Amino acid sequence: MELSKNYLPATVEEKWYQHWMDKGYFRSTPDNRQPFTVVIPPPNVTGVLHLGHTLNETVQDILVRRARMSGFNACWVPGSDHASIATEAKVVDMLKREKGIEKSQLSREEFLKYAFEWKDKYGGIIYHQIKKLGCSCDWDRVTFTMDDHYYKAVIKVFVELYNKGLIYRGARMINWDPKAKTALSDEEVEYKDLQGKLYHVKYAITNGDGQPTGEFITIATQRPETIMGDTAICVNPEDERYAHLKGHFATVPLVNRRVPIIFDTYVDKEFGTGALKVTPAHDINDYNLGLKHNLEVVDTLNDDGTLSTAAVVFVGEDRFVARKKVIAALTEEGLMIKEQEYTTRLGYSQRNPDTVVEPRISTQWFVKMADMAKPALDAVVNGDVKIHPGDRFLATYKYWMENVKDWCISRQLWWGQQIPAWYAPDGTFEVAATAAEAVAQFAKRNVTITAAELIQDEDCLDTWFSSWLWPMEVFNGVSQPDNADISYYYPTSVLVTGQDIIFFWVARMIMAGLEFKQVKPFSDVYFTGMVRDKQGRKMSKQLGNSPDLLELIHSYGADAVRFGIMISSPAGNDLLFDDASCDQGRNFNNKIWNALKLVKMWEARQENDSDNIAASDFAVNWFESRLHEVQAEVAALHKDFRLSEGLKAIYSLIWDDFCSWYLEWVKPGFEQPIAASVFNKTVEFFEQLMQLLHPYMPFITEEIYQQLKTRDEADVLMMKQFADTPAPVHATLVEGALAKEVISSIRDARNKNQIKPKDPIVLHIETKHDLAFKQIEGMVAKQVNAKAVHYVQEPVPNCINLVIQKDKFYLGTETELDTTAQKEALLKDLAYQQGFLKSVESKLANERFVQNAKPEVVEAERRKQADAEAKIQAITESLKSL
RNA sequence: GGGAGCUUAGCUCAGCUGGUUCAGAGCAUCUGCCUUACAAGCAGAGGGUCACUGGUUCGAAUCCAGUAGCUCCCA
Repeated sequence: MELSKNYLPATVEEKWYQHWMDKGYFRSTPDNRQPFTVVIPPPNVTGVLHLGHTLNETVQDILVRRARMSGFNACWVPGSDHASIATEAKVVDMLKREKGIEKSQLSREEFLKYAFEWKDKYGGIIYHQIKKLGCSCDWDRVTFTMDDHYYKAVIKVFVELYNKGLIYRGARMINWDPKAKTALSDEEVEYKDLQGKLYHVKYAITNGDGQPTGEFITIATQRPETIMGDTAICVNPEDERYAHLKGHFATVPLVNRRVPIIFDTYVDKEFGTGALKVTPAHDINDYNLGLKHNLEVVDTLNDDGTLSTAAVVFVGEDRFVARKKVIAALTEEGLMIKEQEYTTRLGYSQRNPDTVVEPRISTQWFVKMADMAKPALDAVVNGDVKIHPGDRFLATYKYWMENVKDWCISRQLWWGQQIPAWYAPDGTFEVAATAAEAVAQFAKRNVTITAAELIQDEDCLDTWFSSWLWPMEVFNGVSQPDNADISYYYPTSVLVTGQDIIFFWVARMIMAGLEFKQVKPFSDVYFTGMVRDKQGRKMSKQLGNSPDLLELIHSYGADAVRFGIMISSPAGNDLLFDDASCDQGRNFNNKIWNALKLVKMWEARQENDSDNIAASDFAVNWFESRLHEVQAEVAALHKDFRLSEGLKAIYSLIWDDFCSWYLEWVKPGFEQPIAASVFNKTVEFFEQLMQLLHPYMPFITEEIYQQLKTRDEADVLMMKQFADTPAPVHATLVEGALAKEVISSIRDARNKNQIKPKDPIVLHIETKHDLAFKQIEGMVAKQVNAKAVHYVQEPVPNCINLVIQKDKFYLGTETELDTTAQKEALLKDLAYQQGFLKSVESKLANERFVQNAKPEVVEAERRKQADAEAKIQAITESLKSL
């Protein structure tokens, strides 16, 4: 079959992915091999794959494929999470836009029906992209966090934790997203620095009898719109300016509420005016002050961020509109003293990045974290769960675990697991998986009630409250503990994820694993960096710097994209993505493809081994050793999760050692035959190279593997097991390196002396190691275009003189030579060597060095000295002959 | 404000517990080549006071301290 000029990825990728799927190679069932389990960090069901995912999935596929080829029963479980806030927002949006339906018109059941329809329609996009990328997931195991069994598992865990006293319900200050109209956990708030204003407002003072004293107290606030919720003014008890106000009251402007002046060291005398307005409903610190001083709580905001009737004025206005109106009103009443520029920090909702989060007191469900954090911290500290790279993230993990706060898990949404708390009309409740069980529990405490009378909690659970069960429940390990799959696959092997979700997910998964299964969820965690553009900016929709994955695959091929993303992504470091690295990947594909074409040309030109294959013998032996060397190197790198460096090593092995050196060394002359033994070895090497590269670039490697030989249908590269790697022969590697150096140096000398590539030279070698050169002289001659090679004992006149290591070379040529340039080069080298020798000699002359340094180090210095002396002698002799 | 990390060639990064000729790789650049596998290529080359200042040591890119700049996390 005619091979195309360049590698064409599209059809090849389609063909092999289909084939692998058809044959069920991605599928895993428990057997007597050791499992290698990976669960995908579930991407958001609403999403498309961005480059961050692409890096992530590629890393996982590399690990999984390599494990599958190394004797493991590899199982990679794909899936997605239901992303309650994001998905619910999209569904609400869609309903309004496409059907003109408001969420408020729908019942919970009707809404969920639409949501599931939406998920069925769009939820598959991300899987399609993962497939295009070549990922070897077990598609029979796709899991979704709202699957029936998963739903049950989440409910089960909730009930269990509640019964253990680890979940409680209570009114606390929480983070409120006024757009999504739901509570958020602390982790879902992102803080941004902003330039804000501090407003100085004066409040009239009244005495204990309610009579105005004519005095005013000035407070400084960033949020004048919350004034209507003020229930005290607080000053520092040490502050002499305000000491006389003890027992006095202040009048809150606009609403004329009489509030006490309280004294607490919490207030910083230096900040603002030293007087703080206290709004317990809308600030966490004020809330705590309120608790301490028994203050009234006036909640002046509605759930959508507009002012509530409790605000009295500007009711129904958005909080930011209200701010302007309050400022205007205060100014009009002459109570606004001044405005001051002020740098502040505001919390934004992670899922609605334009929405400022509102601190709000609200009754929510919480998980007590302290008890669960302890073992999860220990597991990482004592190395049971290893974090890669290194311990860079260990400190962050420790800090969070040691300062962990309770987790707010209720969300005022429908898209998620509904909280299994059942309320009786009197407001008391029981937590149980079903209404029937709740009825039974009520009965136990002598309350007679029917299921119909019970009302289930309206709220649903945080998505992360389902995701934290992921490594277990993808194998039904919570809903059906001790089933065959969970027993075999759990704990999983390695979790690959972004460092940004260390708290959201990694830490909580470890807690969940230890809490519900008493076993860690995974042995290793590999953190990938963040993907940025080549200028180092985050990928974002606004900047439009986030390339579309399918377009990238379309123009470069999946292998090239995988290459591009892996070649520049050292573990844990941010990856500055540049299309140019995909170019490099595509070029690499072509290089491999062309090597195939070359080897295929030889296939029909084999002859029985002649005796004229000495040069090829050396090349074959050398490459074999080199291959073994890199195979071992790659294995070691993989053990440390240094995948990018592994790819670099393979890239260089294929491009430089195999294509540039080996293939050129064994390449027969134009239309000449090749020894059958050499051909067969070459094919074997090529196969092993493809096997080594396969986890990184699965498609082209499979294609080449199949092209190299006619094979049985069952003989596919993706399932081919790695053989043990023999140790490389060190001496052969050294000889190969010498051959490369000799060839490069002679080529360089030719270049510098402007000898045309087509003009042959005569090569004279003056060496004490004739034998070492005899075995490579044929290939050297070919590579430097020498028509003859002679061994000499003394300088040859009118030649280009070269010193390589300790041997001298004389290049005979018809071209006119410029001896001054040669002399310069030799003199430069001589100066360097003399300087070097001097430093070595002074080291050896230093008694303290000889005494203190390890003997082998001293020995090495002696060797350096001898080598340098020999080299200097060779150069000196060469110079004399010029 | 607290903590962690980083700073090596034009760019992105290797360089393990100090000692092989240790200052490296890829990309980019420059020079010469359309040599029948590959110009998306081949053959070469040039690039660096290892952020700065001190210290430890026979010996420091590597260990320690300080300074500057950058990044991330937390409040």
